[in-house]
Amino acid sequence: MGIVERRERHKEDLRKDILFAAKTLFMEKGFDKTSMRNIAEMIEYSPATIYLYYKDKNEILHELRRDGFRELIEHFKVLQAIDNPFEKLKAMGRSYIQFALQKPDSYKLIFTMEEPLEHMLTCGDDNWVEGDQAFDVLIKTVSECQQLGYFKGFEASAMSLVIWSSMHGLCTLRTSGHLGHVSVARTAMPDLDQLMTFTFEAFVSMLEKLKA
Amino acid sequence: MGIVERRERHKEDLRKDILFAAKTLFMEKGFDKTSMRNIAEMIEYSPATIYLYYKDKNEILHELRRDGFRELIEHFKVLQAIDNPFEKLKAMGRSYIQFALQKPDSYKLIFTMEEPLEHMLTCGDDNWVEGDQAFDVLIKTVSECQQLGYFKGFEASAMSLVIWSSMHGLCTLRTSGHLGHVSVARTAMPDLDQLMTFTFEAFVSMLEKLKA
DNA sequence: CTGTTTTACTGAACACTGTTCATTAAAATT
DNA sequence: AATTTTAATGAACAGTGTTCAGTAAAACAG
Repeated sequence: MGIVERRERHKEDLRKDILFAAKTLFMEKGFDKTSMRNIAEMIEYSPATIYLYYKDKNEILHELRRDGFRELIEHFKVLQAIDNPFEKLKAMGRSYIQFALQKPDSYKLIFTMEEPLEHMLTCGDDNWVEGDQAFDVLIKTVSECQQLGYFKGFEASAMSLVIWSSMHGLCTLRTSGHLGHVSVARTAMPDLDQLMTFTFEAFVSMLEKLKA
Repeated sequence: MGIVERRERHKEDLRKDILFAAKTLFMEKGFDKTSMRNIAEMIEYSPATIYLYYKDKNEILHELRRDGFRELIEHFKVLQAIDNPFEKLKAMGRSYIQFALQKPDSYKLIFTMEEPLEHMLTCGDDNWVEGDQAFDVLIKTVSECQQLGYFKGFEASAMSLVIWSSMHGLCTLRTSGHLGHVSVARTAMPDLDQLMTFTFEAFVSMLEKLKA
């Protein structure tokens, strides 16, 4: 009978409503300044109801992180089509930065927020299986670049870490506001996105010069 | 008369006691999970007393950030003695990483925590005057390297940003735990500090190969 | 249609939070 | 000795995450 199905559907909807409301408020006011009562008010349910769908506030955050990570994986899918390894590497960097700029909240959730990271480590989450796979793709691409003559004499994993660090550093400096500060104070480039592209391209030129 | 002086001294001591207790607890349990009552209990005063010395909880955090920043500036002082620009540049990187590893809490306070960053931006803090000066030193050192034949054809500010990003990225990946994760999963280097040094040296080799 | 069970939900409470303010006790000054 | 200044606090307020007994309503059984 369809009744139980309809109810099941309704429950799933509510779960998603909670998630959506939470995400909206987290992004707007920050995680700590968003209360369960705020979320409850937005979905027009009692605060206690939320606990029928999520264990606690952290579980909501954790679920949002999972979603964000899925977005990132999805964002990277198009890269598979690129054959030339160095082109692929460049595209990976651009794509990474683009994601951090387009969805800074998801980026923060995945890479910098403390709470979800702790959850991940303590709960022995399977989430980073995918993260590791993404890093594997990076190592593999670097290796392929090496077969084309790039990065001779470098260890692929070290090179990969340098690349990831650079991209991640650039993105976090951006989202934290430090880039903006230095930008107005010390460079002739007021537009931050432009400055990031500019910096990224300088990094790419560096890599290009490392060809045998 | 010495009485008023003694009292003044006592007040300063108490201010520092509060700061010390706060720092200890913040590092131990995190900012959000440390309450004013916790701090009060540690210094054996009433919670209300703290408000005679600090406007609110954020002001304590902000003061700690200032201290941390001073530590960092102090940490960089020894670099002035180095004459060779490229040696200086390398030492700067090493020093930066060393600071992040030795005082991860101060590093977080300065570069990644949201609250103090906001305070900085809204209050138009003079703190980053020093930050900008530090970045200026980086740009200047890069320029001097260029006169020695390094980084030909690169803009000094772009190069500086690449370098800062790489160092910052490496440090944040480390303190956030991501490096640890990738480390055990994908590299043959279980010791994180070793992995960081290894990655740093790969980056330095990159820079070295950029000599004309 | 009636009685029973299951389900979805909530009001009220608990122990906490940051912060304020009238009040108090002590010290310094007159 | 009386008065003023100062330092410290207890109690309160409005808020927090979370729990749990209790309540309507929906689903089911006879």
